Amino acid sequence: MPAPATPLPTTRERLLDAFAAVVVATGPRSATLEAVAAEAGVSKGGLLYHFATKDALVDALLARAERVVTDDLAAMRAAPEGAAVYYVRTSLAPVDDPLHRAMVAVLRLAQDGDPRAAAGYAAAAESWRALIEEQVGDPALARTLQLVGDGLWGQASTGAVRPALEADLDGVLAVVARLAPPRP
Amino acid sequence: MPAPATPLPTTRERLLDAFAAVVVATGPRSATLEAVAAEAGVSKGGLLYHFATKDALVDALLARAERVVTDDLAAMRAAPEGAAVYYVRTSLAPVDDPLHRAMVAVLRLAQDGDPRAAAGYAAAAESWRALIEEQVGDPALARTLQLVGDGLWGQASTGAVRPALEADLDGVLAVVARLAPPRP
DNA sequence: GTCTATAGCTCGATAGAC
DNA sequence: GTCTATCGAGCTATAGAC
Repeated sequence: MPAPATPLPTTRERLLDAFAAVVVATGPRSATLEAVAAEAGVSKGGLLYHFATKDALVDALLARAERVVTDDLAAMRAAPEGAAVYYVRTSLAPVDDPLHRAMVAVLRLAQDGDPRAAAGYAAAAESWRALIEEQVGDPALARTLQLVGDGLWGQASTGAVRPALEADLDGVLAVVARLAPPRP
Repeated sequence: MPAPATPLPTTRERLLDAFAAVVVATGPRSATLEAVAAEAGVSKGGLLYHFATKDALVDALLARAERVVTDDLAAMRAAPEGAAVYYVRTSLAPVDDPLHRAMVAVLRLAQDGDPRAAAGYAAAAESWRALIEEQVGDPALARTLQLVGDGLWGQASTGAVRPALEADLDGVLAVVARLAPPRP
């Protein structure tokens, strides 16, 4: 009785996907219960059966994002290009998979003022910073390189400047790589 | 009949100050007409006499921010430390004066998804980028340095990490100064 | 020029049918 | 487990007194 390679997503998981997708696409403000339910293809009542309150929806997203961050840290640590280049490069990566979207959605909620999201994001940011510092040695340089990635993310999220950033990405990565050479 | 050094701010100007202050302090979401009116010490009806719609309030803020950006570009061009260091340093500066607040408020509105704010901010960002590139020569390095400032702003706006950033600011500025030496 | 009162809308959440 | 119907709160905007 072999398990399927990709188990059918439960409605609960689809609702979480939809919540993250709407937050990332149109901002936390537009992520109403009705919009999320519509994105997932259910009614508002159907959503509220799985998540009794909107806070419950946020909590579940935070939990999912925490798992994603753990995985991302492992990938960052193992990246041959080095943690700094990995961090900057992935900061502009398209958010096409639901897991990555969860992480990005948390950041948007944090920017919108949600205190739990802000705390969760701050903890993740500190983990990323510590890993970059571990590889580049100098704390100030590590912080600076992390800020390049953070800037990339923040600017891209406004939308209007994303094309220009994508055009400059290779050049920026070259500057970052010069400052934080890949490990031998 | 000499003009006073600091003319008494009109109610209209005070309302604009209040709008920017509330947006910066608690986010665009909390900047309701009532909150803005209370901050300015008038009633909602009083506000709506000066700004018939909320969009009119946003438009006036955008116009004010545009003037502030022009002034900032002049200061940035004249800064002895160089445009890049100036840009990064002022990205974390406390927003204690009403004019600077207007600029920051527009950025928050842009992040919140307001298309006019996003367009206005994109134009300003391009002006800043061009000026940094003019001084450092290399476009990729210019973009990278600008992103350090952008990251600083974005991270500080989430609140939770601001103290850590302030502690690292001098180190970050040293890294930036090394990459973009002050002009002779 | 500033106020109160309220209309009209949207949101989150509840109740109850199926 | 999912639906429709509806309530109460909070928001923008209007109407009209002062």
